[in-house]
Amino acid sequence: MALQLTDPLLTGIRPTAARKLLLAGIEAFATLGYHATTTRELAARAGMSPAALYVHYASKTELLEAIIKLGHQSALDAFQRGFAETTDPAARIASAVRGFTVWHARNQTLARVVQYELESLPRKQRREIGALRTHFETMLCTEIEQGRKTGEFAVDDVAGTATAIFSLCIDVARWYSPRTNQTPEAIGELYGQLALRMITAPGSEPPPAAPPS
Amino acid sequence: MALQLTDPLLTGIRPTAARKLLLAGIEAFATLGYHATTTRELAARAGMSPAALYVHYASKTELLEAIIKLGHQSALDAFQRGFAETTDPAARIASAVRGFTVWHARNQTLARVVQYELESLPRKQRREIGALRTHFETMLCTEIEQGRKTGEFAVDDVAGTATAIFSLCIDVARWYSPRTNQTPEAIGELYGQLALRMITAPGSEPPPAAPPS
Amino acid sequence: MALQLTDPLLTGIRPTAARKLLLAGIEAFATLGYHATTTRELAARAGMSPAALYVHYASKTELLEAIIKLGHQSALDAFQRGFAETTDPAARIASAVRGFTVWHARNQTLARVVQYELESLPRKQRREIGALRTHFETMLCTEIEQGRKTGEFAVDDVAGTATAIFSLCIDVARWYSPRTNQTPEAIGELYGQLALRMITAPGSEPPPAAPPS
Amino acid sequence: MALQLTDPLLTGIRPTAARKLLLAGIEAFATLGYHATTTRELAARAGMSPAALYVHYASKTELLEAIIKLGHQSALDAFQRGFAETTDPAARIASAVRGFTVWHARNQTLARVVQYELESLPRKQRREIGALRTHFETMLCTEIEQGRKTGEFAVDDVAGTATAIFSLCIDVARWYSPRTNQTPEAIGELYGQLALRMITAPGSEPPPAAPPS
DNA sequence: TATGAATGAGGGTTCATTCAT
DNA sequence: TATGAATGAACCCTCATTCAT
Repeated sequence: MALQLTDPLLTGIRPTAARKLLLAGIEAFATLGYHATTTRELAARAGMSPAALYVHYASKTELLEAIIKLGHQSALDAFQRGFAETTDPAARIASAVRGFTVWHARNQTLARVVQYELESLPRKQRREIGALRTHFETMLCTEIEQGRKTGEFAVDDVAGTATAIFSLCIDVARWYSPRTNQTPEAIGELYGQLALRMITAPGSEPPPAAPPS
Repeated sequence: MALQLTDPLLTGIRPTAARKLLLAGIEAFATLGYHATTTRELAARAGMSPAALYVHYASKTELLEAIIKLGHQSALDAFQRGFAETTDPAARIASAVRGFTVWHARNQTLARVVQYELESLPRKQRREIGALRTHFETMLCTEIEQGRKTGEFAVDDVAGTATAIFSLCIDVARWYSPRTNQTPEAIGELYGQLALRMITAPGSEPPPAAPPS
Repeated sequence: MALQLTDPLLTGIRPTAARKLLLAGIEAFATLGYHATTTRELAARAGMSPAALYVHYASKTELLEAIIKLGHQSALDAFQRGFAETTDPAARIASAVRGFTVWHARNQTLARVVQYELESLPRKQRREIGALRTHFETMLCTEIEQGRKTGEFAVDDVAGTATAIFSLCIDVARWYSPRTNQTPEAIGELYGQLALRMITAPGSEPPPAAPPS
Repeated sequence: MALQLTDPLLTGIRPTAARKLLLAGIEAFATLGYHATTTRELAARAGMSPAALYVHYASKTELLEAIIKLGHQSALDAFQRGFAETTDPAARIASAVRGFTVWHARNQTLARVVQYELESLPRKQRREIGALRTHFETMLCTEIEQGRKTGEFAVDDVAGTATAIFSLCIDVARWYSPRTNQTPEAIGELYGQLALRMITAPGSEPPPAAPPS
C-alpha cells in the first residue's frame, strides 16, 4: 500500500541508492517532518551509512528539494490528466478534483511532504515551486469562470471558491491514513461531487455522475 | 492584526513572562515549525534569557503543549458558539463553520500550530488532544444526520462530508495570510455557504443567508 | 542512627536554618558527592528555597568548608580523647585508634565528606585542613617511636606503619554502612587490636585488652 | 611513571582514539572526579574535539564504565597472580596483599577511579561490578579460615579482619603519590608483612620474609 | 561507490548565584 | 529572614557535513 521502490513514480531515479534515499526521505519527512529527521535516520532507512547520502545529494536540503519537485510534478500530472478527460467545465472540474484527491490519498506520504514541508525549503526553491502551484489554481479558476459565463455555475467569489476546492483535496494529505477502510477512489469520487455542489446553484439540475475511472 | 499580549485569549496566562513566552512560541512555531525553533529564538522573541523559559515551562515541549491546549480550547469555543446560535440544522452548520473558519483566519498563527505541530507532541499528550478533536466531528455529524432525516439535506456519506467541511476550515490555517485583502469574516461567510451547498441537493431550495455577525 | 538535627555535634550551629543546611549538606555530599549535589537538592533537603542557602553561607563551597572543618575538629577530638586516656604507648595507640574508628563508623556520612570531598575544596582551604591532618599523623608517629625505643614495639618503617594504621580507620568511611549488624564499637575494638598487632613483633607478649568504653 | 598509552593495560583498546580517551578519562576522573570532569576536558586531554568522544563511547558514563571495568579486571588479576604464587596460606596472603598493594600504588590514578568513582556509575552497572568485588573478599576469607584451622593464624573476626586488610591496600589509592620516594614495591612488601601480623598471634613464630619480586 | 572517523556549530537544559520584594 | 524570578555560563550531547581511505 505504501510507496514502493518499484513504483513507476520512482523508477526514473538512478542509481538505486539514490532512489532508496529518496524513498527514505519521503517516509521520514512525512512522519517526522524535515527538521526532526536526521541524516542518520535517512541513512538507516535507506540501509546505508550517513556519508552515503552525500554521494547522491549535495545536502539534506537537496534531497528535500528533489522530493518536493518530483511530488509536484506527479500531483500536477494527476490534476491535468483529470482535466484533459473531457471539455465540459463541470465534468472537467469533477474529474480533475477526483484525480487530484486520489493522488493525495494514494501517495499520502509524498503528499504530506509536498504540502507541509514546502516551507522548509530555502527561499529560492520555494519560489520556483510556488510558480508551479499558481498554475494549478489558474486552471481551475479559468474553468469556473467559463461555466459561470454559460450560467451553468453560480459562483460569486471565483478565487475564493477555487481555493476552497483545493483545500478539500490538499487537506486529505493531513488526515488520510491507508489504515481506514476508505479507498482513495471513493474519496475522490465524493470530492468531485462536492466540488460541483460548491460551484452549482442549489436550484440547478444535478450533474451527471462521472464515469468510474 | 497579529495576536497581542493583551488579547483576551492570553490574559489568563500568568505571570506576564509566561504569557510572553507563550506568544513567542505561537509565532515562532507557526513560522518556523516546532523543531526548527530554538529555545534561544523563543527567549529572544520574549525578550528574556534562554534560561528564563525553564522558570515557567519545564521544557520546550511543555510550552508547545500549553499552546496547543489553549488553541484547541479556543477553537472549540468558536465552533460551539456558532453552533449554539440557533437550533435549525442548516443555520447551525453555517454559523458553526463560519465561526470556526473565522477563528482559523483571525488566529492564523495559533491555528497553524494547533493543526500542524500537533504531531510534534509526545504520544500521550497527542492522544488527549485527539479525544477533543473527535468531539468536534461528532457534533457536526450529528447535525448533518438530523437534517438528512428531515429531508432537508442530501448526503450519502455523512462522515466523509463532515471531514470535507472541516478540511475547508482547517486548511485556512495553511494558506491564509493577513496580508491578503480578504477579511476573516468574508471567508467565514463564504465557507458557511459552501458547507451548506455541500450538504444540500442541487435541486433544493436555496437556504436563507445567515445574518451578518 | 543517622545524624540528627539535635546531635551535640551540630547544636553549636545557629540559627536553625543554617544547621538544617549543614545537615543537608553532610547527607547530600556523602551520598552524591559535592559536584553532583545541586543547590536545589540542598535546599530541598533542608526544606527551603535555593536562595535561602545564600542567607547563611556565601556559596556552596563555603558550606562544604564549614562541614569539613567541623568534621575534622570532631574527628581530631575523638582521636585525642582516646590518646589522652592513658600514657602507656600501647594502650594509648589502641584507644586512639578505637576512638578514631568508632567516630568514622558512627558519623559515617560526615566522615565520607571529610575524607573524600576534601579535594573539592579550593586550594587555600585544603592547605589549612592539610596542616590539621599532619598533626594527627605526627602524634601517632611520636608514640610509635616511643614504644620502639623501649623495645615494646617492633617497627621498621614508622611513618609507613602509621599511614597504614590511619588507612584502617579512614577506610571505614568508605565501606561502613549502619545497615550491617556490626556496631561501631565492635569495629573500633577490633581495629585497636589490629593496630597493636601491626606494631608488635609476633614473638612479644600479647597486650592487655583495652577496657570497654 | 604515570600510565602511558603504550602500557600493556591499554593496548587492547582500539582504535587508538578510544585508547587516548580512556587514558584521558583515567587521569581526569582521578584528579577532578567524574562529575567535575567535563567532556571538553576529556577531549582536550585526548587531543580531540568534544564530539569525538561520542564516536567511541555512547556517553561520558560509558567511558567511566569502560575504565572501571578495565580497572577491576586488572586489579583482580594482580591480586590473583599473587595468590597463585604459592599454596601456603601465610605466604599466599602476603603475596596477594603485596601484589594488590603494588597495583594500587603503581596504577594510582586508575585505582582512584576504580575505588572512588564507582558510585558515579548508574545502579545497574554498579551492581555488576559489586559482584566482582565480593569475589576478592571471599578468596581472602577462605584463606584466613584455612590458616585458622591449622592453628597457624589467630583470628577471631575473620570477615572483619579481611575487610581491614583490604582497607590497607585500597586506601593506598587515596594517599599515595608517585612524588614521594616510597616505591610501590616497598609499600607492597610492608603491607604484606602487616597483613600477616594482623592475622598472626603475637606469640607465634615470625613468618619467613617473602622472596623479593 | 561507500564508509568510519572526525568536527564546528549549535541543540536543549541545568547550574550556582543574584536581587527585588 | 526568606523567596520567586531571572540569568550568564556552562553542561552533555547531536547535528549536518567532510574526508581519507
